[in-house]
Amino acid sequence: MTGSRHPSFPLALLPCLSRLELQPAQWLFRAGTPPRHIHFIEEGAVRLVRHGRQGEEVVLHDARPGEFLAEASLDSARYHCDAVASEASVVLRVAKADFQRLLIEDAAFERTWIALLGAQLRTARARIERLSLRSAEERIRHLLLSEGRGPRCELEVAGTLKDLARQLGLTHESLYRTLARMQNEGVIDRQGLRLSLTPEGDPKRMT
Amino acid sequence: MTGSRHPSFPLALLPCLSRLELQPAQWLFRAGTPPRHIHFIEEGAVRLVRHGRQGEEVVLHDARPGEFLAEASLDSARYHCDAVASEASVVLRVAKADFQRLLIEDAAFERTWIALLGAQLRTARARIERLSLRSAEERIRHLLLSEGRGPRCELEVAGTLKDLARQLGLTHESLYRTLARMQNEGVIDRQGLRLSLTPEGDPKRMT
DNA sequence: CGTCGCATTGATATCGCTCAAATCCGGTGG
DNA sequence: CCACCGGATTTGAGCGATATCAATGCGACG
Repeated sequence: MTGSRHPSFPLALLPCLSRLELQPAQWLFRAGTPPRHIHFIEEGAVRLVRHGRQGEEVVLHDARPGEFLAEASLDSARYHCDAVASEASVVLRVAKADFQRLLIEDAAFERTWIALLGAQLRTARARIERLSLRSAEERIRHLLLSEGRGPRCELEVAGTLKDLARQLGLTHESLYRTLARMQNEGVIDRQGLRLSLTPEGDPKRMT
Repeated sequence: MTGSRHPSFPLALLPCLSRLELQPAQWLFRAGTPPRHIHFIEEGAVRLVRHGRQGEEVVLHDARPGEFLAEASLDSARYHCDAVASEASVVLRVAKADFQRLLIEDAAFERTWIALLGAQLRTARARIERLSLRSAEERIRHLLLSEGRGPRCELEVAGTLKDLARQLGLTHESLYRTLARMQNEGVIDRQGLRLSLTPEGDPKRMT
C-alpha cells in the first residue's frame, strides 16, 4: 500500500496517490511549467529555489517530511520556482484534477484542507516572529514556549540539533553554545534531544 | 460604508461585516474563550500573544492590515492565545456561523478562501527564507527578487522604511546604511520609497 | 513656531559567524 | 572483535556585521 506514515496526511487522498522516489539533486518540477500535482514529502527534503540569470539562487522553502509542497500553486498557471530534492526523498503526489474534484465533492475533505492550510499558516507565522528575535537565547525560548508541550514546554527535537539550528536561523555552533549556557544557568533542562524549561525558570520577558 | 480598502478582502463577506475600533492595548479576544468571529485587520496592528506560567510572553504573530486573524481557530473549541491591539486599530469581523455557512453554500467563496490561505502561506514562507539570510544586503536583494515587479524588480515600499526594517528583521539604522551602501555601489536604484535593481549590477530575473 | 516622528549619520559594543580542532557515536568492512 | 570513517557534537579564538546609543536635519501638523 502507498499510504503515508504522517498523521497530517488526509486519508481522503489515499485512493489517488502515486509514489515517487527522488535521488539527491533530482528535480520534482521546474519554474514555468504548469502545476499538475500536489506533492507531499514523505521522506527526505525538497527545496523550492528561484534562480537568477547568473546561476545564483534564492531558497524559498525547504520542505520536510509531513509537509505539502506547492499546495498554494494549484490555482496558478505555472510554478514560480524550481523544486529539487536536496537529499534522497520519497514524495507522494495526487493529480491536480483528482485533488480539485475531491475538494468539491467531499465537504469533509474541504474542511480538512482548510484546517491544514490554516495550521501551516500559523506555524509559518510563529516562525517569522521567532526569526525576528535578535538573540539565540530568545529564539530558543520562543521555540519552547510556542511549540513545547505541557507546563514546562517540553519539546522533542525532530532531526539533529544541526537541523534545528538551521531552522532557527543560527549556526550549529551558536546553538550548541547557547543551549549549554542556558543549561548552566538553570534556564532549561536538556536530555539529548529533549528540551524543556526549568520550573523556577526566569522572570525575564520577551516582547 | 463598512467595506474594506484592501483588495484581498473577499467581497462575499461584505454583507456580514461588523466594524470594531480598538484602542492601544485593548483586547480583541483572550486565550481559553470560544471563537465567535473571524477577524480582518483593516488598520493598525493586532498581536497574537501566548503567555507562559511566569508571565513571560512570546509574540506568535503581529497581524498587519490586510491579514485575517485566527482564521485557523474557527474549528477549535477555544482560542489558544490572546489577541491585543498594539496600536489604535480597526478590525472587521464576521460571525463564525455566517462564515461557515458561506463556506458551505458558496463554492466560489470556498475556492477564494483556499486561494487566499495559499497566498498568505506563500508570502509567509518567502518571509521566512528572507529572515534566514544572514546579511542585511541579502535580505534586501531577496525582497526585491521575490516581490519586485518587472525585469528590474521594482518595488514601491508600503509604509515607512522603519516599518520595512522591522519586517526584514533589521534595525532601521542598519537598513538605512545598507541601502545607502548598495546605492553607492550601484547595486540598486532608489527614489524615495521606490527601490529597484540596477541593470548592470544585477541582470537577474525571476520566473 | 514648537513638537513629533522619520530619515540619516557617527561611534562604540556585542553577539553570532567563521575557522579550527577534538571527541563521540553509529555503521561498515576486514 | 577491532580499525576505520563520516557526521554530529562540542569547545576555543578572533573577527566582523549588526545592534545600540547618540545627535542632527527635515517635513508634517497643530
